[in-house]
Amino acid sequence: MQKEITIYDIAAKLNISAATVSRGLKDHPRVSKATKKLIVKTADEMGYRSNSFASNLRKKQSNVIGVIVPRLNSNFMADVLAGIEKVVNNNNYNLFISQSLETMKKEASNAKAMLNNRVDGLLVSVAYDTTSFDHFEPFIKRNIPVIFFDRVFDHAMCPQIYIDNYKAAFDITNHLIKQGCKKIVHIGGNQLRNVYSERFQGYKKALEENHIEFDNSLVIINDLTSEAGAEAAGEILKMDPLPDGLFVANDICAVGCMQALKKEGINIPDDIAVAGFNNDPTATVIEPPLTTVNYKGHEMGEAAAKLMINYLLDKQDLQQTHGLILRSELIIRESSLRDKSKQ
Amino acid sequence: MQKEITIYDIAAKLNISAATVSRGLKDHPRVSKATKKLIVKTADEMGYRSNSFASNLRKKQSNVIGVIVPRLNSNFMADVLAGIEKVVNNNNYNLFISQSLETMKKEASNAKAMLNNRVDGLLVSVAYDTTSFDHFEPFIKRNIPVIFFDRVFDHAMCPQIYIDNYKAAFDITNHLIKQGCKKIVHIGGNQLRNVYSERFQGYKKALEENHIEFDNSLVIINDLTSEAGAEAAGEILKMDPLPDGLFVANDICAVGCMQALKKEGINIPDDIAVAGFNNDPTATVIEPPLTTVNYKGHEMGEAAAKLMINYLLDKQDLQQTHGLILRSELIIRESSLRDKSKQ
DNA sequence: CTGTTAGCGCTTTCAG
DNA sequence: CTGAAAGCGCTAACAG
Repeated sequence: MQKEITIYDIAAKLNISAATVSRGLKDHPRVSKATKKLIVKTADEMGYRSNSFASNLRKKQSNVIGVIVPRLNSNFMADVLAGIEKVVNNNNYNLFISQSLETMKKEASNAKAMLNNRVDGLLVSVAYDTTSFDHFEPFIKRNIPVIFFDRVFDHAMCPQIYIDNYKAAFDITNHLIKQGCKKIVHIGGNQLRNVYSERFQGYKKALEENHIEFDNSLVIINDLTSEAGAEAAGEILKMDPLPDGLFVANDICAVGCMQALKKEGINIPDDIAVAGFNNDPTATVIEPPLTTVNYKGHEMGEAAAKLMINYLLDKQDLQQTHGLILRSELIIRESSLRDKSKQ
Repeated sequence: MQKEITIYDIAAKLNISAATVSRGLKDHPRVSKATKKLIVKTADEMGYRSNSFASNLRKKQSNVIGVIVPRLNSNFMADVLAGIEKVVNNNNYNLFISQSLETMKKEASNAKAMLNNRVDGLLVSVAYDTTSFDHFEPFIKRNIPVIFFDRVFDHAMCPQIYIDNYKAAFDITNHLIKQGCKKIVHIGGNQLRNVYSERFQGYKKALEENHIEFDNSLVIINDLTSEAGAEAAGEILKMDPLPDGLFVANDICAVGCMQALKKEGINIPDDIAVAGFNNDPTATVIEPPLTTVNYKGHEMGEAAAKLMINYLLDKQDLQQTHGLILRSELIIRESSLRDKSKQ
């Protein structure tokens, strides 16, 4: 196990000062080309690697960005993380990643760890049950930027990046209505979270605009898993008369529900037209393919990371971009396409 | 922006030494219960947070584990990462995560960043085109453990965690043969990677044991994406006579291929029986559901992280667990189940 | 353009 | 059980 080389070792060998080595290594303007080159060369030869702790300790910044997400293993989040990683890595920052597993408790403990590790900034998509901002307060106090994405939290100091869930849900519900649906069930998630409450509100608004009375007994709130979708199918089948439309707040749940409905002999879209949200890979595999809302996680991750990096580098004012709304698009597939002549 | 509190501030307030505060904060045995309690209390009141840089600098260890994977946004990898995160987080370590995007070049640059950031250990699943160990050599020199998982690299000092791809592929091919398949196509990935070469070898072995002559023109090597699967379907359809079995090295590609085959009127499983690998979520959504090999990424991630943590904590000898082979299981679904009376 | 110096905040001997 | 003191490796004034 070789001894670690420090700038002092390099300095000694070259008969110059450690300060010059430090400067030479980071391309400081006031070091002669020649010595700079020499320094880099010998550093390389000696197998030097900079000690980021010492540097961070001195500079009081870590070059690390922390990320807290509900879960790592969702298709959407993985996409987001890939986008974040790309941007962060290209800017010579590092990524601390942790998952809250959908509980505020773990989210808070993760935030604390991030704080202790002196992350330069924090990117967060909040857990299912997060109701308080307390665990982020220490960041604000210390002027460490906190940016929310997708599942956002309202706070004056924290920019948010998301899509227009309200409009997307409005459009998709409207589409179902235009296809002739008159009794549309909505399966949604925890209404604490913007993404789910806005999708619900968009659904309601579309009904209203089309003069369809909102009926709360057509709304099912669950955790949007595939299993929950199958269960919801049971409830739907008990409704009398049967609904003719279904808007689910995510594709995973929509697919689970469709499979269960199909098993019971329901024809999609003729008996019930179905739409989901997210454009999950399964949406194109299920039969019939699922109408959904496409919004790219990769893009959202990149946008969030870029905003963070720009702030960190240029100290660009975060307030200016308080809300960044990304584009989403309605993708119409067969699961909601009815032959209107049959109506 | 408040000033950061240090142990000196606490010490001053309590009229004790910083050394005692340091000890008290980490539950050192030789500090009286009373002062310990007092220290923790005032630290809390003053809003103290430990500076991990200073601590790391002094202790020469970071409490950070690095992870390099080909991509973050694959269902399997996301699962693995979730498993790793859980174990690492529970042990008060932090996670640096980066992706090689399937190139050795980026893998090497990521490894270097990990090295500079003094990770205590490195978990790696190698890129598509990794042929050299050079970028990991500095870790070995410094006695920093490197553990490979899933896509492993052979090196005396590096434990490996994987499943028995050879046997799984053998079993699945054997199953196809038992279903009456006589002409079985194999779609595989880069043969540089153990996971794909072993699946290929298992396939060959099963043919051999069943006295079916291996035919290289039935082997298609691609990048195992869904699109590649669709393309492969084109090649398959040109074969004359048509094959009656298909074993694909992952589900994503298998599903893409199935969709294309179905579009051309091929009946699965009666015309061609199909099997995949991974038990991807889409495997149960495609129709007919896909026969595949199940192996849980979460479990693999946990196993890899546990091995790492155990080594780091107990300095348990890594050599002892050079190869950790996890369980996988064949899941037979309709895509490969033939009505034998028809044969 | 280069050197001197001090200090970031913590841990850990060693001494009491 | 507690304190004094040194030092981890680097950077940034400041001074030449």
